Amino acid sequence: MPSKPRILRIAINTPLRRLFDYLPPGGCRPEQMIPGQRLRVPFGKSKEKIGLLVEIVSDSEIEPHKLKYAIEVLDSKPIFDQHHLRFLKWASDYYQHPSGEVMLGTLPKLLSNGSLALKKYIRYWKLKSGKVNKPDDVFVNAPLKTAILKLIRSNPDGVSEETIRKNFKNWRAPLYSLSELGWVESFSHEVSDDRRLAQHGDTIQLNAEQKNAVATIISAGNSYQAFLLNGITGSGKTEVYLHSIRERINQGLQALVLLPEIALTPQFIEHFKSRLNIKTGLLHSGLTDRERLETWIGARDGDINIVIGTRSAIWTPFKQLGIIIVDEEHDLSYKQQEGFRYSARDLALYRAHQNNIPIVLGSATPSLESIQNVVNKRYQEIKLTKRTGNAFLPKINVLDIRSCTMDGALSKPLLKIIRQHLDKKQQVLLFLNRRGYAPVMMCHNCGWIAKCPRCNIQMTYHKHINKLCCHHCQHQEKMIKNCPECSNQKIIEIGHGTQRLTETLENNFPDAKIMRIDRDSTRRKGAIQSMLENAEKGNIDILIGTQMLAKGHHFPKVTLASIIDADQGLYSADFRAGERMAQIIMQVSGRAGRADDPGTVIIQTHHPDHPLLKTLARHDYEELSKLILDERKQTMLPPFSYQVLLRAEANQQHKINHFLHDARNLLPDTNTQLQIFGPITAPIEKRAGHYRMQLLLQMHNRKQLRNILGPWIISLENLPSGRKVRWSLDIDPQDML
DNA sequence: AGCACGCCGACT
DNA sequence: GTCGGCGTGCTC
Repeated sequence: MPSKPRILRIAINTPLRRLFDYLPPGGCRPEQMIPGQRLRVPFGKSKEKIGLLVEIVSDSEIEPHKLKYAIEVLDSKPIFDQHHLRFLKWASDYYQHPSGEVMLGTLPKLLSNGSLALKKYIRYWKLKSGKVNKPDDVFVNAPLKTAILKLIRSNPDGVSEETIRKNFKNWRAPLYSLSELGWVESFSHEVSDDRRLAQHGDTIQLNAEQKNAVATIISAGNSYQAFLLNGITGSGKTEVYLHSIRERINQGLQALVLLPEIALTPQFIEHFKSRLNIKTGLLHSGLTDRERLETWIGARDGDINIVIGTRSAIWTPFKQLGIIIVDEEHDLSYKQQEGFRYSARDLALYRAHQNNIPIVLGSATPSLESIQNVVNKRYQEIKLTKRTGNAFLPKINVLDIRSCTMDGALSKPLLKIIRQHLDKKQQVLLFLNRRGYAPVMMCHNCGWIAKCPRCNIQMTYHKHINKLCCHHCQHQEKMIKNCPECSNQKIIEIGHGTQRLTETLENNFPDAKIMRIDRDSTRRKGAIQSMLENAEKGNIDILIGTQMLAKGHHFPKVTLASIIDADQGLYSADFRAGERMAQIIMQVSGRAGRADDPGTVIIQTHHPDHPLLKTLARHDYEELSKLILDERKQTMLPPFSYQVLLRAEANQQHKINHFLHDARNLLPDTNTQLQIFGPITAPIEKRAGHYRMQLLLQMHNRKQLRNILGPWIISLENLPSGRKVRWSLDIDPQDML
């Protein structure tokens, strides 16, 4: 005989891959509880934890005497709807990540740590009935009280406490006094529907292509459709986003816009915000916990029309989501590279599907996954081929430096061209994806190389601080004077980083204003922004930078852009290196040129005949992607197969080896479709004092791979050798580091 | 992850 | 004698 459901299955923020069963707190009836409410529960030896109710069931697998009572229910109603809960469940299942970490770890801090009972927060105030026609001047000596009353009076549907807080400095006392005197009253759920519709009267006219793109996207209506908006740099993708969003918001729906980390500069946001005259929630690293929560709640309750944010914005709940935009969809920053390794882009596709809404993936250099999804008709491609403003793309020149005299990292021909552009008072942009002064320091006598004691990789020399830095961990040490092996004093610098490149340029162009933009030069808060502003104004002659410089920013006065070292990406152990190099070259090329001058791009290389470079020189990213996709098809690499990476690290090599061999033996050996690679040492074989190895699974059929995964992980959890190492799974890994 | 228990080395 | 190192085990 089945008993009444009274067991609460609760997610708790712990790395354990299971839910925990509790009895309802005293005086609480389980039939009144709804999944999505938070509770305070006793947990293990630690005193208390915050849990999220996921399910209410009749029976527990746990022995009855072990079940504990939950302490209290924190929320009078669920903090998000069942829709969002399903999304979280799906995410934890797809990425095989502990559900407690997914469900609580993706909440705003103020909610996940229980410091806030949500019911207090979403309070609205309205005029008490019968007080409508009373005059304004009842509180002659209390201007604040009068003003707050006036604000509440002018919004018959109610004013959120947040709004009052924003408008008045010392609002609490006068508001509560008004309440006690019986003028106003609060209510908690009904949200005032004062959503303003997006304003028309746009001044920017769309061209035919853009109009067509918007029409196509909107025609999806309330059904799932993924669009790949494939538009070259400067073709006006942003305008397409804005118009599509506006259409959907005018239909009473909300929008989610995901941007890569680097693009989320205040200027970009201001542009977006001012163009869409509507309530916008921004999510970026500079916010306080309080501000994050406000956006989260605003979106959930439908008070915010559009949320713009980086990767983590994908976890925002919405009342009525109507469209998702993923700008620069190929960008790596959408994939979280530690802990819960999710891809915000892929999750966005799931959400669009779940909500039956269109999703737009925009890029000038789409990921090969997305291009393949167009080929197999999962996405609909929309092309933007016209460059708005200036009609021409820069000329891309592949410069063979094999026979050139070099000055540092720069060839004589490139130096000459830089000189020509400087003489014409034009800006020059140089791209080198390696910070520091020199990536390798070597003893000229015995060949000894300075290596990080914890990571076993070579350290980069940073000249201005005269230190050796490990770029994989935080380790730094003073530059040595003598070789520790042979005590020779001749330690030589090998290779070139941005700092050394800057030095070479300073020697060649002593009068030029040179600016270096990389993680080191922009560490200071607000530095990036002021530096970029300075560069955009044209105050700088030569810009040197790493990836930071390649993405998202336009410098109207740049007429020459150069990739200093294209060779790293051409012959790399990482099968995605070519794709990345191509994307970066296209992006850097997009930085050159302006209305009256198409600009020049120079690529320095030792492999001028490499097919990748030759194709790129014709601006033919499409042809290039076909080239790489063909190669991937031959070798059955993604997107023609799906991968799962099991990573493990420990303080001793044999522990990881043991575990990964055990893990390999637990996989079904009857399945010939499943390819297993490893255990192999990770590309970075030691990091921060821990040895690292991995096991790679690859399979043509995604579903089958997932079916293998579930039972495998359960057996991994019970593996004794697994308790001696730290292991984690990476579903759809983007790199093997 | 946190936290406790437990069993061996160099200190007041 | 004990403080503290980290290996092992557990969390409803």
